[in-house]
Amino acid sequence: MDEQARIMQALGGVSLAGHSVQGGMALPPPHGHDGTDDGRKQDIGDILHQIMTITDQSLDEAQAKKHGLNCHRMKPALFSVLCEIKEKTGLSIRGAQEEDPPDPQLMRLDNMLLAEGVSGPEKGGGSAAAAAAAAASGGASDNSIEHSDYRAKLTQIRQIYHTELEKYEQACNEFTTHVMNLLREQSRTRPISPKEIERMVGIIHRKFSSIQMQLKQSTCEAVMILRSRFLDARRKRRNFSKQATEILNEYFYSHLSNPYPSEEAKEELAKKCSITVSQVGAVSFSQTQWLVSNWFGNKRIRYKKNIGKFQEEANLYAAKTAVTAAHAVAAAVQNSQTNSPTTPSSGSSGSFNLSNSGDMFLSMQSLNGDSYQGAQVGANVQSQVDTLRHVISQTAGYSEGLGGNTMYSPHSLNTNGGWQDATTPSSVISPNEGPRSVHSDTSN
DNA sequence: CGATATGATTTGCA
DNA sequence: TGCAAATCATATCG
Repeated sequence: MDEQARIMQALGGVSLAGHSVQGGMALPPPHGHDGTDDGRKQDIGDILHQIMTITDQSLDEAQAKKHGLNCHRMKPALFSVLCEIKEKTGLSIRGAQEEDPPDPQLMRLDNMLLAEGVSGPEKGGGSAAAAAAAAASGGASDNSIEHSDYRAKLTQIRQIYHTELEKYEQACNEFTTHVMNLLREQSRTRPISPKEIERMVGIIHRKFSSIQMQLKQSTCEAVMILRSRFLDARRKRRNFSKQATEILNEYFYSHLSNPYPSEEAKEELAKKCSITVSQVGAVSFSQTQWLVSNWFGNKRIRYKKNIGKFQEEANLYAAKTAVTAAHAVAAAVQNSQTNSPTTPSSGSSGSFNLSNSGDMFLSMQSLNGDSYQGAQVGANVQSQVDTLRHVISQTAGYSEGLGGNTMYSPHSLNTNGGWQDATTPSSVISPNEGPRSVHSDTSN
């Protein structure tokens, strides 16, 4: 009420330029203090009438009047008054409904996207899918969930998510700028307070964030689907090819005293097996290395649990290894007949040489020993072993380690049921066998 | 179809 | 963090 009076007073005191300029509708002169109440009311009535009829005018006319209004010297004062009024009424209408708390659902979605590595830092290895949350450490995360397919798909989802998000953000910004410009433009002709602009921006942002939430929701769904599919695929058991099993077994039995392949050995084995393993299913290389770890873990535990059951297999592989070694060494000897007999076999150039590993001798001991029961090893194999024994005793000077009657397998395990610690080799192991790093693979 | 073999996962420990 | 042990789940065999 009070405000209205002020407006009217203001309007009354400003002969609206438009009217006077355009002629025809000149306002009555201000009455000042001399007029009666009736006269004043009449003025106000006139002004209101003019305002009301402004919409009836043609666009050009209105435009011209608007321009006239804008140019009027009293316009700023009048405008600020209008702004003030609007501000006050606007505030009272809105009340205190600002500052809505963060949407819990949105927070949940954000957290999940972060955990799944979709919205997090670029390479963060955030594929905390499945169980291995510990895989978060970057670098050589070969034991982590390293399914190439999964990663590829996740990256795809991630990319789509980010492009879409960016698109939305851009659109939001563009729209906001546009609206702000519009409002600013309009603010010259109608009272628009900064608060109002702010509020409008807030509304726009809310609208866009609801769209973003939809995007996040569908991204989450996609990740969940991918994850479940991936886990199913992983859980599914594949059977290694015979070749791969053979390679692994060979390594296992020829390193029976310490069947813990180093990272390099695992890599090597993985490489060797990957040819065959990859035939079973689409298995990336990094995964085969992880399969090797699995295999050795299973093998160790199962071997230890039932050594008797694996005896046959052990002997078989020992013989096989012996044959291979015999061939290799024989070939080497033949190739370098003139060499001194003490020269170590040069056939050990392979990355991990089964035939020359220290465990070979354990195998041979078992084959040669009294307690050997593997009747399935044929005489020809035995003769090969004998040849090998002979050759090796000449070439490497290991003769003192041969001829024992120890069964290698049980003795490779210590009393605790664990494998012999490489740092404390027992007498069973060839005296020449040093710590793990020395005896393994390419030594000799 | 049940038994067995074996690859994969989980859990707990040092 | 890597391993042992337990366990799960599936492929294969008889």
